[in-house]
Amino acid sequence: MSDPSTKPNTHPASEAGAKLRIFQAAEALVSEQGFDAVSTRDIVAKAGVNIAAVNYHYGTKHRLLLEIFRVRATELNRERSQLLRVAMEERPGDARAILHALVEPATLWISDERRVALRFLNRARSEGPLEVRETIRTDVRHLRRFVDALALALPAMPREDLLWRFHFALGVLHYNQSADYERLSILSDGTCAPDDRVALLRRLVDFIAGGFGLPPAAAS
Amino acid sequence: MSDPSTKPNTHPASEAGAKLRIFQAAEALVSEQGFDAVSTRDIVAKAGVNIAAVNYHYGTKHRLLLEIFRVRATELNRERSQLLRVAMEERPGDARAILHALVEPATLWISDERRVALRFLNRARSEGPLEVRETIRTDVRHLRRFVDALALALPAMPREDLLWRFHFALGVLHYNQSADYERLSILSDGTCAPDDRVALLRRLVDFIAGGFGLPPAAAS
DNA sequence: CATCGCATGAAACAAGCGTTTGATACGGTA
DNA sequence: TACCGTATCAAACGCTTGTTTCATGCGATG
Repeated sequence: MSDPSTKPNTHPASEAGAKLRIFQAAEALVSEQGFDAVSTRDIVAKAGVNIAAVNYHYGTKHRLLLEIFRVRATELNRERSQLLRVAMEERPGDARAILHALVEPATLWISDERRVALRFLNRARSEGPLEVRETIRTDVRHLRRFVDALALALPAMPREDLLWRFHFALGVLHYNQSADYERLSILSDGTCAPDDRVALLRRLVDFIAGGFGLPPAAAS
Repeated sequence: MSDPSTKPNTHPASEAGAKLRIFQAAEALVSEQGFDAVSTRDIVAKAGVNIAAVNYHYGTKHRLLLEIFRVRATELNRERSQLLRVAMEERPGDARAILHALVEPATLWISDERRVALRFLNRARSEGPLEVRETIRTDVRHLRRFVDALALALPAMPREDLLWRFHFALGVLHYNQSADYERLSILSDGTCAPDDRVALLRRLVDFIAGGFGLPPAAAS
C-alpha cells in the first residue's frame, strides 16, 4: 500500500500503472491549486483513468491524500536526519552546520522535480486534512533531534532561549518553502530572485545563525 | 458599504444589525476553520439570519469575504504605518526600532479581541480568494516604507542583503501570527508558551535583529 | 477450454454548495 | 389611509461534490 508502483498493471489502458498515475496527478494538482480546490474528477482527468479508480485503489480521496503525505513526509524527514548525522560526525559542535542540515533539504528539493512533493507538504501544513495537521503539530520526534544537537553545540544558551530561536528558525524555513518570492521580487525591482539556490541557502543559514547570535560565517 | 454598522436596522428580528452580524460571524468562522471550510449556511446559522441575507446585503459570499479582508487589512496597515512614523520621529536611524514597529501590531492583536481579525488575514494570505492573494503579493507599498526606513538606518548594508533579510523577517513574523505554538510547547515540555506577549515581542525582535547582524539589544 | 479474480468502464446516487425566487411584514412619507 | 422601499422568510433552483453500483474485459490458473 505504501508504494503505488509495486504492483505491475495488467490492463492495457494503464501502461504506467493507474495507481501510480493517480498518486502523481493528485500530488501535482494539490501542490498547484491546494487541497480544497482539487476534486476527484480533476485528479482522474489528469491521470487519465476512470473516476471509480480512485476509490478502487485508495478507498477514498481522503486516504489517497493521507498516503501522499505519509510517503513524502517520510522521505523529507529521512533526508534531514541523514544530513544531521553527517553534520554531527564531520563537524561536531558546529551549530551552523546543524542549522545547515535543517535548511538544506527543502532548499534543494525546490530546485529539482521534488519541488512538487515539497509544495504538497507545505500545503498539507496549513490546509491539509485535520488528521495531517494534527500529525505535523504533535509529531516532533525528528525536530527534537535538531534541538538536542543545537543544545550540545551551544551549551551556554538557556534551553528556553534556544527553543524559541529554533521556533523562529522554522518560521523562516517554512516561509521560504512556500515560494512566495514575487513580493520580494517586486520590492527589489527584480534584483532579488531565488534562482541561485546555493546563494539562497547561504543567505538563509546566515540569517538564522544571526538570529541564534552566532558570528558571521567564515568565507568558505 | 465599507462599514457594516452604518445602517440602523428597522426589522425587529435584527437588533444588532443583520449586516454587521453576518460580517462578524463570517470573520470568526473563517478565522477558525479556514476559507473553504465555511459555507454560507454556516455563516447565517452563526449570525442568526436567513440564508438569503448574505446575498441581499453583500451580493455574493465572495464579495463578503473580500469586504472583510479589505476592512481588516486597512486597519492593520494603518496601525503599522503609524508605529513606523513614531519610530522614525523618536528614534531616527535606529534599525531595531523599525523592526519593532513592523512586528508589534500583529503581536498585540493576538492578545486581544482583534485576534480574530488577524487570523482571518493570515488565512487570506494562503487560502483566500485568488483576488485577495494577488493583492497581498503585489501590493507592497506599505512594506516599501519599512525597507526604505531600514536602508536609511543601515546605510552600510547592500540593498540586496537588506531585502533578503527583510524577506526572511516577514517569514518569522507570519509564522508567529499563525499561532502554531503547540509544536513549540511540546518540544519544550510546556515551558515555552506565548502567554507573555511582551517577552514574545522582545524575543521576536531579538531574533530578527540578530538576522540583520545587529548587536544584542541593550537592557531596557 | 472453462473459470476466477482483478481492473476498468459508464452511469447514477445522495448530499452539499452558492444563489435566486416570490411572498410577507414593517416603518416612514404623502 | 394608501403607498413605497427596505428587510426578512421559506422554498426551491441548478450545479458540483465524493462515492457507489453493476456490467464488462482482461490475463492467469485449473
